Amino acid sequence: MLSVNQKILVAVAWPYANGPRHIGHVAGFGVPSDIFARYHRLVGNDVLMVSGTDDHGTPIMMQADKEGVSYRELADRYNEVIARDLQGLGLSYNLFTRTETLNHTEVTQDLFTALLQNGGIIKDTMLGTFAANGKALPDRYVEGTCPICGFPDARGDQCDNCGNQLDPVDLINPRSKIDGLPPTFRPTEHFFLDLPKFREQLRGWIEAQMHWRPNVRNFSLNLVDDLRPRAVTRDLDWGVPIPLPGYDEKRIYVWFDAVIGYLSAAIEWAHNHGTPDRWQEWWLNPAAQHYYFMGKDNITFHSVIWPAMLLGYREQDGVTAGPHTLNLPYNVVSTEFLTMEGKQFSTSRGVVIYVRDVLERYGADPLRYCLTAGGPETQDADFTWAEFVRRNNDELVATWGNLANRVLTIAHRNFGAVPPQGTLQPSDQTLLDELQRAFATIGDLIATAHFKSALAEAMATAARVNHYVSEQEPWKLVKSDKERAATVLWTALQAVDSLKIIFCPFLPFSSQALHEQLGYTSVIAGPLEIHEQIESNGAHHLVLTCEPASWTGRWQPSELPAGQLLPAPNPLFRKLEPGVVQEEVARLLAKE
RNA sequence: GCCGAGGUAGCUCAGUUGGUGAGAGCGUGGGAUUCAUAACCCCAAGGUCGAGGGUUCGACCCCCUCCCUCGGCACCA
Repeated sequence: MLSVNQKILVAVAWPYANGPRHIGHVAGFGVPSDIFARYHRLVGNDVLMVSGTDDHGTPIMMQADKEGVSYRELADRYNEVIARDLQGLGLSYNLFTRTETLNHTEVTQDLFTALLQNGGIIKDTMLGTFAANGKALPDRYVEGTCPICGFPDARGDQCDNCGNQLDPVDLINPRSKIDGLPPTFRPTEHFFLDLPKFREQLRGWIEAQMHWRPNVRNFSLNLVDDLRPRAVTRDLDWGVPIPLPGYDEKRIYVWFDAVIGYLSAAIEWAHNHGTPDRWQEWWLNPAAQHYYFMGKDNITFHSVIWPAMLLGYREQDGVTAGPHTLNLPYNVVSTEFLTMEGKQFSTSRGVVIYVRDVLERYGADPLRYCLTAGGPETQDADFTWAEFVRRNNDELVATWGNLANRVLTIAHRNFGAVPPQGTLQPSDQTLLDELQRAFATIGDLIATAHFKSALAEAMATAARVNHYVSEQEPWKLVKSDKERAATVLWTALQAVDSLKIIFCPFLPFSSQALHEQLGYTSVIAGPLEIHEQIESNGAHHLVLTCEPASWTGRWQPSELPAGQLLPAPNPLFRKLEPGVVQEEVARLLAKE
């Protein structure tokens, strides 16, 4: 276990503000990062967890054009929708902000300028692809006939039929996927991140990261072998402006400014708290550890491109510590993909389950449980409603919910309060010892990003306590030997109280509910709040935040005091009818 | 096409550097029990570890070939 007060940055991938989040998104970047952050806070480490919506980029422009609203309007709308999705799921960001802020613009421009000054960014001319409306068109939004195999619906970047990589200008009869009109091609000047310049530095750095998941490390090393300069800017009117005269028609493109969000959000967080320099405790302190969470489609940006940008920024001061020596990632934790009833998620094809719909109908914890227990941690995973109902009923309700409920019910009915400890027998002590060990075991698993095994271990511990209760039969003891019954129930309640903390990173809402059923009045962890933030230029935006410094939960065995009054218990989780499966599957089919 | 991941009990998956009879959860069958959301607890059955070769005293784990599934292949994030 890590020592307390370790500074940990939990950097979570920024979702596009182009629609509500579906459960595949949060299975990848959301729930794992939150489990990690909540655990480290319970341990006593200083966690800064940041993210926000990515308000720029082609998908947002396309969606706005489709709806006939401005880009900003669309981003505003979905920034709020997404913030509420994440709040409802209990994702405990210290700051969830957005890229359309003055602060983010300034930080992005600062990095751009610095990289340009020391040669990390170079200027070059490329052949641009333009839609009929004059805007830059990404290669993948161009379709046409493949010049190699004749496939009529090849994309500008690659032919799905023969697999060859293409250039949009090579397509026969090219057309825009957006409006169907033929694009035009003309040379255009842009800024490029000079990735080859950082090749050897990156290679050496990545090779040293033996604690990364092997797939991330190997994948990244492969990328480093074939780095080319990458265009930082686009011929667009949506995005962070280029901080140089004469470039009003161009913007910094989304991939460049999105990763900078990890830094700008930390700066915004510090500013919002009236301690404008505190971001440095995470970003300029070499002892701070930075963990990045994302889906596997995003590895390259976090293990190669963003580190290259950070290295380039550092070069202003050489290798000595200074205001530009920003920390590199300590770990890049990527998850695989979640499919839905065997199919890729696809909003356009209706293969989608929105977070808010699940929250509304079933609550946050069952979803968090399912996405962790059956999540795409090391390989692609399939979400099915049958599996959701099964895990909810046969695992969450039957093992953990039932344990809490049966222990609380017997204790409440017979004592009305936490009974006195009495004399512990070996069986009681053994159970308490096991709980104590569980904190260490499960804590280590979470700290090393093994969330699936950690949760399985927690459930196994709950099963162990169920075993103890069945074996001791306190419902009989209350009639035959009340003193022994008191000791057994005291022990079981300590175990349940400890499990409450162990489950808290995974299932924060039910842990809080249980906390109250155990007679406490404090808050373990929460609340998460959305409020408006006003910037120096008068602009305002919504932020999702929380104040973990005031949270009372601690990653340690129960100290539940005897005599504490126990209110009448309520089940922590609700059993779902089997009909839910059919109902939900029917909903999906209706969308397709 | 290139690169990569994966094919292990009915289902979902674990299986460090090759070594006593291959595991878990759920489901199934049986038992016990009734505090608990017919939940909990105990026991059991179930697999020639995708196919075929090879290396080895010995391979699910190493090498080769083949079959099947999936992802990436950069200006999409």
